[in-house]
Amino acid sequence: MASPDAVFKALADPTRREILHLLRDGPLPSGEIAAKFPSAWATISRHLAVLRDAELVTTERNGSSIVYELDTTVFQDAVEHLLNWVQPRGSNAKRRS
Amino acid sequence: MASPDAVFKALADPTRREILHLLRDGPLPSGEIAAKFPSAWATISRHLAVLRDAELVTTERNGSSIVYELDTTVFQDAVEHLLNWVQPRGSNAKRRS
DNA sequence: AAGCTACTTAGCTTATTAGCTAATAAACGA
DNA sequence: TCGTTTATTAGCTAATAAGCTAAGTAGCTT
Repeated sequence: MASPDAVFKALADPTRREILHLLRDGPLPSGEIAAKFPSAWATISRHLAVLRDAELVTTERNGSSIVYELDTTVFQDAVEHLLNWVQPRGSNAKRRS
Repeated sequence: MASPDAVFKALADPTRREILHLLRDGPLPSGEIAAKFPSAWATISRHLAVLRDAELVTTERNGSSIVYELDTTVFQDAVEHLLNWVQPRGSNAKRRS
């Protein structure tokens, strides 16, 4: 499994969060993702590699293009794990409005 | 409200996650927190400042010491916001086992 | 006020990372 | 196989951040 470190570091960058947001409508090839951002293609490609290392996306080759797909299972696991990790114990819980 | 950027950057560091974990049992003064880690007190103090900027903890002066308390409301809001932000739409949802 | 305790801020060094351009790799059509 | 499209990797620079020690601030005690 991807380390929490990798997951949260991946999420710490706004461009990478935008990429995940973009992918919620379905898988996209690297080029189409890069086209949506002002940064150079190579820069986006490396962001995608970070997301893949964190297992937030999966890749699949489709002919000459490589398709990136959101993987929310790992994502949700990481978040749930963290929620439990820091959840107050005893009488420290703050009331949520 | 704290920016998502600040929140996820704060969570990206393992030491800071450990601090949050430590605080789940209740508020602690800076010195007691620092004592639990191998790093210098000044280093922990700055980690605490990052957590405070991200509004993951609140502070309160108590005599000569400054007490840090976990604030899970902001934390949960950020996580929920992100979950919605990247949640797949349409038929892209992967089945969770 | 002088000194002590508790903590933060400043200033520095080192490591990591985002951005770029250029070079490389892999698939495909002529 | 040669060129084109699609995408990644390499190599560089600049910015960010973590670590340290030392200096500064704030409250308490006497």
